[in-house]
Amino acid sequence: MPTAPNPPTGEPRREQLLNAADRVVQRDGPGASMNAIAAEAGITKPILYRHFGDRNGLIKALTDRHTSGLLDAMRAALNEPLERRDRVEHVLDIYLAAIESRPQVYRLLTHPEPGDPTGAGNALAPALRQIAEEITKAVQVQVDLGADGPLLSETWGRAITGMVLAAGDWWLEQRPCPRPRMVRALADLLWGRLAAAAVLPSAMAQLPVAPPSGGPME
Amino acid sequence: MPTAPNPPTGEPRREQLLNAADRVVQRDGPGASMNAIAAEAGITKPILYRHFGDRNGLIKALTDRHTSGLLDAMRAALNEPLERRDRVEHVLDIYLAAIESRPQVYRLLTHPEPGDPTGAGNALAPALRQIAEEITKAVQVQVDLGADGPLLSETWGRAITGMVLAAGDWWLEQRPCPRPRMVRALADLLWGRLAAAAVLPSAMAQLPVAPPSGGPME
DNA sequence: CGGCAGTGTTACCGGAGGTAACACCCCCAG
DNA sequence: CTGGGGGTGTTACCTCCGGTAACACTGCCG
Repeated sequence: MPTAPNPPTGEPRREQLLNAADRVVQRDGPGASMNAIAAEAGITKPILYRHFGDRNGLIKALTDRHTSGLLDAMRAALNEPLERRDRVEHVLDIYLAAIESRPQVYRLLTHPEPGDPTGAGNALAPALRQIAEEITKAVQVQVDLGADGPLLSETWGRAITGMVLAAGDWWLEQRPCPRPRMVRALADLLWGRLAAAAVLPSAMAQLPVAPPSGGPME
Repeated sequence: MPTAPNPPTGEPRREQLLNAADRVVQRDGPGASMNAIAAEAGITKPILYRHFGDRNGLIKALTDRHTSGLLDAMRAALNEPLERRDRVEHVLDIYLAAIESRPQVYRLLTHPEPGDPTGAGNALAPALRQIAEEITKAVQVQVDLGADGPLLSETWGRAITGMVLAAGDWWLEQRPCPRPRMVRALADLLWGRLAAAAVLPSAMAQLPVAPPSGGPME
């Protein structure tokens, strides 16, 4: 009598197993073992391996499940007919809102902290790559960057992805400000506010030329 | 007769072990096992554990060793008396040159790929946090951001760190361009070139207002 | 009926990190 | 000379993990 009367079969069964994996992973953290997941599902290891191949397969399935919706939303937002700044802020907001609404899942995907066997953090890499590629594509399609366009858009796609990832991570842990303000702070960075800001008087002395009496010549 | 005549002792010995660990890690990748490292050093596991406590201790020692110099160099570059754009480019160049010169080490620190037990990627986290804090401090000291200064500088410190990390990672794998060009691409992003670039004609139709006949009124 | 596609199991493997318990060496205090 | 201590090293073992046979039960469909 190994199982309840009629265990589901095929795709539904797979969903059940993913649900169990989800629960364990949220309880035990990213280091959850295959044994623990199997136990939570009321079965033993080999079944998991039949369904997902290996641990990476399972983690990947979990990751896809959690990131696919976000990816679609960001893809859509990247192509919305808005003024550029509004579009960028919208994309940023969608991302921050997503990690804000499911912080545990987000941490699972990004922080394979405790004795993590065969990293879970890597499972997020494909999603990040996709986001980077979407940004790259959007930049290429929407903005005129001249001859350097391909290189710049690819570089920037990765750079912006990493920027938002790191900043979002910090924001989620520290919560230093409400979400809209964070969105503005990041958009401001992309809009060159750091480069355009005035030099502080206390830092003037360090500069090589142009004492404060210099004209407005750049 | 287990050892050569006189095996060193104390701190020098520790350095030797770290050297061996370095070699193995560069040969076998981030998943190098304690057994392999011990073998490379010509000894067995328990000695490693005596010196470093556990695997994390060893990885942390390796990380410190590789990042301390880079950290110092970046800290210095962040406070050099240069024009702002030059200073930023210098910092970017120092980072990219560092990861370029020791790609295996960099990958070890950032990509705990194969059956990584007890993550090595985490060992890099403190160094990244330090870099972010240095950037934050530099921005606070050098640039006038008004009332939002503290929040913006903290956010930007993390954001820029993540941006450079992600972009550098991609650059190291793909090598899409020589280093100076990458430096410029990243500085351009921080200088708002993405925000300032013209809209492509093909994307104009999507916009809510302002058909192509609009004047030069930015 | 017979097989096939699922479900499940127990038992095992190799290798990982980590830990006793023990042995050697050398130098220095008594 | 004697005898520790603090360093070096070892072998043998533990637990746990990912992963894999090999086998057993169920139900459906030709």
